[in-house]
Amino acid sequence: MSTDKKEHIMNVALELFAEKGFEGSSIRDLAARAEVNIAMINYYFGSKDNLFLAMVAYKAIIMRGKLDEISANTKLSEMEKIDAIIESYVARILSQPLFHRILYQELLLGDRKEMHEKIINIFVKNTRILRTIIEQGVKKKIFRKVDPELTMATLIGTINQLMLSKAMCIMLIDGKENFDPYTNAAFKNRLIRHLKQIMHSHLLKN
Amino acid sequence: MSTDKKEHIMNVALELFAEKGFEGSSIRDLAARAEVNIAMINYYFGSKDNLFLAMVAYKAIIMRGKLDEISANTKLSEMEKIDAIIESYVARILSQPLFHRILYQELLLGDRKEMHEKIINIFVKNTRILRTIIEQGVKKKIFRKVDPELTMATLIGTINQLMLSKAMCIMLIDGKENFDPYTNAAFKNRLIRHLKQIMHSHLLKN
DNA sequence: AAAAATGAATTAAACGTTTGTTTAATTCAA
DNA sequence: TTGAATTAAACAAACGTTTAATTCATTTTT
Repeated sequence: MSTDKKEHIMNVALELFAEKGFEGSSIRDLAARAEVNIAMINYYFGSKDNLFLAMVAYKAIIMRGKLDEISANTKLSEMEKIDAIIESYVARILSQPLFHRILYQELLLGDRKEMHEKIINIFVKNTRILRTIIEQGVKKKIFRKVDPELTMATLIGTINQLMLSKAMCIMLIDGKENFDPYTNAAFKNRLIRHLKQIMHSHLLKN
Repeated sequence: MSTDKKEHIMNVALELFAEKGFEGSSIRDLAARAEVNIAMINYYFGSKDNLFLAMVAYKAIIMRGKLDEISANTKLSEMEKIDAIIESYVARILSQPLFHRILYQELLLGDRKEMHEKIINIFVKNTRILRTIIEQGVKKKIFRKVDPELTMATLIGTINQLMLSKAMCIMLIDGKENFDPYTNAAFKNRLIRHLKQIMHSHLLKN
């Protein structure tokens, strides 16, 4: 069985694409890094485009969160649900910085509409669930009358802003150059604390 | 004088790079769109890389904001300064969506460290000013004890989240497909209102 | 003022690489 | 012995860049 080798190639492709982008990466460079023959990539995946699609599909599974469970949990208040989503979402993205980087590289390109829509759909489900929770909270008058869509943009955008560039993130939080915020537990907790704090003061009435 | 033609090429390059990325754009495609001979690009700029650097330098001038003026205005309270920054920043980014897209494409690439640092520096100054205002507000006990760095990430990240992809933005705010949020005045005001609201509830004590 | 000269602007064509992909031969395991 | 896995080599196409010739506008000289 060669599924090990296929997965190996996809993992190396993830690293390479995250670093140099899809267009900036060559099959030859990929083959060299993965220590396989150039022809093996087309043998396994058919084309460079197909490799990309296969890799995204392969990695997207890991990205699936447990937002449904949180949303369906009737024991939780709307605010508790959002707190749980914050924790889940931050943990998930911080655990897959390379994949996250690739998704957003693709989002920033107007090209390749097929892949573009595919990636948007990965987010659609999450945002729908989150919006429903916010709207319910507003309807129950637990939350203030906020802008649900832009509140989601704030929640997701804050995390993304820090994931855009490690150098940018380090500069922003005044870390040392060798400091890696994405694997640092203290930074993760700091981010969760901030997001909870800002969402509480934004959503909850006094 | 041929500075008109140089500017024309840089403007077409802005559009092309924003759509297909730097690596995804070819000199031939650019020349065809700009309706100039292929050799003219190397004649004027020396290389594709130099064209990119020249275009960024050329467009970066427009992006310079008036954050200094706002920061130095002693008549404004810290909260009023942040309100003014929100208005200025939103207007500036919404007026240059293509350039903004290119900057973030580059930030997402680990490659080309030279350009990477150049772009980070465009943001550094802005964030320093913003952080100083937040820290002053906290020190004066007008603001709560917030996380200044992550508060900046929230402010900038919210806007960026909406600028990532027009399709994504439209989907998020439930607009029609032909709706253009980046030129819509109502959307601009909606964004400003949301940012002010979230920053007020986050920063101000009750 | 006409002619000649100068240098920048512009062109089509070609350059050498690199690209993704394919071929055909060989190795390997079942 | 069969078919999948692997290889080195070659493929055509596209890439950024350069060349050498030509056009054009301006200046200098007569």
